[in-house]
Amino acid sequence: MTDTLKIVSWNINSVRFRIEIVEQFLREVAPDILCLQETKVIDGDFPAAPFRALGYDHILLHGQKMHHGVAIISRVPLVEDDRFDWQANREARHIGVRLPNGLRVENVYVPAGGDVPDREVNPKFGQKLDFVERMTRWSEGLSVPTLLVGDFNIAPLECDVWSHKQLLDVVSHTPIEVAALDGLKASNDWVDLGRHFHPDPARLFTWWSYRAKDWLASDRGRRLDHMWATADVAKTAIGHTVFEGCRSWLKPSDHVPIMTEFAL
Amino acid sequence: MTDTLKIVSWNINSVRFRIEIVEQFLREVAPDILCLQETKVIDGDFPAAPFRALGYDHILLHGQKMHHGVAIISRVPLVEDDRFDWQANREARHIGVRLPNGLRVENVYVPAGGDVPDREVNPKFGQKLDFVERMTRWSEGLSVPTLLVGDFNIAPLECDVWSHKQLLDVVSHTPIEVAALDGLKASNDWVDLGRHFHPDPARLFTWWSYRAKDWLASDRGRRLDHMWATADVAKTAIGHTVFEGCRSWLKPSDHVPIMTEFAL
DNA sequence: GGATTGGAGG
DNA sequence: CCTCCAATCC
Repeated sequence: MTDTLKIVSWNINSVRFRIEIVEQFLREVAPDILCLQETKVIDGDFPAAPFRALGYDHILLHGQKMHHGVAIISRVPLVEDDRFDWQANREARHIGVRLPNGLRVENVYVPAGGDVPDREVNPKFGQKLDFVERMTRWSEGLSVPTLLVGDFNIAPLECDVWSHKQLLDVVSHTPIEVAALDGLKASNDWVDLGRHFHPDPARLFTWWSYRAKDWLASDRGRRLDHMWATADVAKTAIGHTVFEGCRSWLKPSDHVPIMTEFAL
Repeated sequence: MTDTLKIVSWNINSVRFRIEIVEQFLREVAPDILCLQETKVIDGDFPAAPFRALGYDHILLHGQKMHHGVAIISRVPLVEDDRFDWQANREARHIGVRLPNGLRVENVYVPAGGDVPDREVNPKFGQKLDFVERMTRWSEGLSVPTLLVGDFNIAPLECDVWSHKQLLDVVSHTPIEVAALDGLKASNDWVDLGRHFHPDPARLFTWWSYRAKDWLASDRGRRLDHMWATADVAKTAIGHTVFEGCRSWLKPSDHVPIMTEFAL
């Protein structure tokens, strides 16, 4: 029996409102580390008790009131943690930790970018591109084994969306966003673990809008959530899972959890 | 076996939010007529279907958006209905019907009156007193058998509140409100059916604040809901019930239903 | 304490 | 569609 390390990323869209499905997921899947985005809660109000009750004693938070907010919850010890504020705007969009074996896990919530894909008329779109650019500058300088996970809010490939043509002008799949994400990816030769295990042209989605009347039947999904590894780390990855079923749970998030398993 | 008529009054604090307990109550108690206050819904959005499903085919509404709103729901036919606007301010605080036997049922939601019992500093308190005065002018001219029910938002007697002394300066039990209500009562020799069947000094409450940590243990109730009858109608009343138990139901209103049963 | 709306943000 | 908040009222 070989030991493995299971790391999950999940945009939970309010950890307080959805604490029951988080508990259910942890009971069923039992990952070692859970990276959450959009916790939407200040650190003092984070519902830590249910995690501790399930054996997740290491809880690191970077929350804020109302919006954004990220967290790393672990049942293995964590020896160092950081919170970056790349845009120096105090938005809680990053938390990073180092594991005892030296692996860094960086958990990021990239800005959604508003509705109109135009930097001039929609400042939020500009902020999103700027965020990815600043991440790129950071990534270029990295020299340690790293796993970069989170809600990147960009679906880069044609097979990452339900209709490439119909989404070309929809924020999350526009060429300018994809180019920015490609730049980030190239800046440290990141390995896209989702596609490493489910190569193009396989359909692979992690998000389905709440607005669809029947999200399952229409299946208008997008792959907005990602796990990227530096080459050394990618070599130890042995599998990658997208838990589509969670989109059907009671009071679901619009994102589903994704997981990579690593050999130790 | 003698036929009777059961009439209920209940401030429901949002009929949409509490439709389940209304259905439960109708199934358990099966009154003939239900008078609701604080329905908090425009007529077009009133949830009529659940009432029809239980045999209540006669649904008369005077609702408005967000606040106030009254309704009379009946499984016996209703031959006439009115909506008074005593203060000509378009607040939905009254609906009245006539039964085939000639009895009029008038359902009223008296303004709460704000926090400070002073006409000068708190206009809502003035509006409340004005409302009762205008009802009094209307009541003086009445000459038909009538049952007047609703949330009067005044607890007149010492035994209508958990502490007469501590509530003397609290809106709902101040001497000026009690005097106004006494004036209304005298204006047509109304019989207070609650006290007719549960005379002073018996404890009789119909409302307990949501704010108490343990409303049942502290029992800081008030009798804000009333059923008043003209003398001829009062003679046919055979019982009066306050359903305190409803305050413990799931998602309760802060008011409980009260019922009078009449011989036919 | 509990309900309603309206707006922001997704 | 769904969440959170701020304001308003009871």
